[in-house]
Amino acid sequence: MFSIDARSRVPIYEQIVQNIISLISKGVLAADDQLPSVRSMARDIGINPNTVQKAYQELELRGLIYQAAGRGSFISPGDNLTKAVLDQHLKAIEEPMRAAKKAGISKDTVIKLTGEIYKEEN
Amino acid sequence: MFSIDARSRVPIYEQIVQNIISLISKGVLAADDQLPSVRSMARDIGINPNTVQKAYQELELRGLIYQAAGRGSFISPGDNLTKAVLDQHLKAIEEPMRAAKKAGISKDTVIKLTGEIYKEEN
DNA sequence: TTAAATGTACTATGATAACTAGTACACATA
DNA sequence: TATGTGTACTAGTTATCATAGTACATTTAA
Repeated sequence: MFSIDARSRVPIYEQIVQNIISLISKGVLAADDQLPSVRSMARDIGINPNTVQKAYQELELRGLIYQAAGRGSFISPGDNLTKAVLDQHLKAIEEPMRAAKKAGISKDTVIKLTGEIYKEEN
Repeated sequence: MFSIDARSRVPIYEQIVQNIISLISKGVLAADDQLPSVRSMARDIGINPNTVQKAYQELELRGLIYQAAGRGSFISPGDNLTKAVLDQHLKAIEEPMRAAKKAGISKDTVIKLTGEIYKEEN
């Protein structure tokens, strides 16, 4: 389903959260789609079920999925998704941008970079 | 000299490294400038000298400073550093920004975020 | 020459977060 | 009824970071 870097400073459960959000924003996962069970995903990735559960709990807390005992976990309908996805992306940009600012890189340089990226063909 | 966030996920010693790099790339610290001693910086920040030493060792490993027992720690000469640092930061921003673009986030939104970050006090 | 400040190098300990391990129970569905 | 699911614990392990303390060689200035 996706890849995990066990040696990253980012905790595994958070990587799972990121990956699920990514799949949602790419349209791979849509409303009411069923996620892998806690146990099966843990088996797939080769980690403990509790870690997956922690990721799912985090996603439920953010309103991105809902869970039902005995049935499974599913993508939430509604537009909390889009907002969360937006936040997710902006947050991902924030950190390196703050670091760049701190390193003395000018605002203009960053904006120029933004322009170049948004000029690219897809 | 600079500020440390003890509650950050980023280790203190690495924050020190980042801050020193930042001061170098801003031109505050130039070649052969002397850094605060391990002990004095530890006293200033309110942390253990060993933590500062670890940061200095890391900086020496990267060739950014040199140390001399009995004399102190100094910024290395040579500007192979600054350009590499700049590239590294821009590269770190590129990836999440492309992801954001792909997710449909507008250029204006990104530029607005940039403006907000560059408006913040340090 | 001596004292103070510096870097360097250890060992030991504590603290915290992340993860693992195991168990148990309620619910839903085929 | 059996299986798979979420949920909820407790306990233990591991890794990383930070602290604490000590010791020693070198440099510099008093």
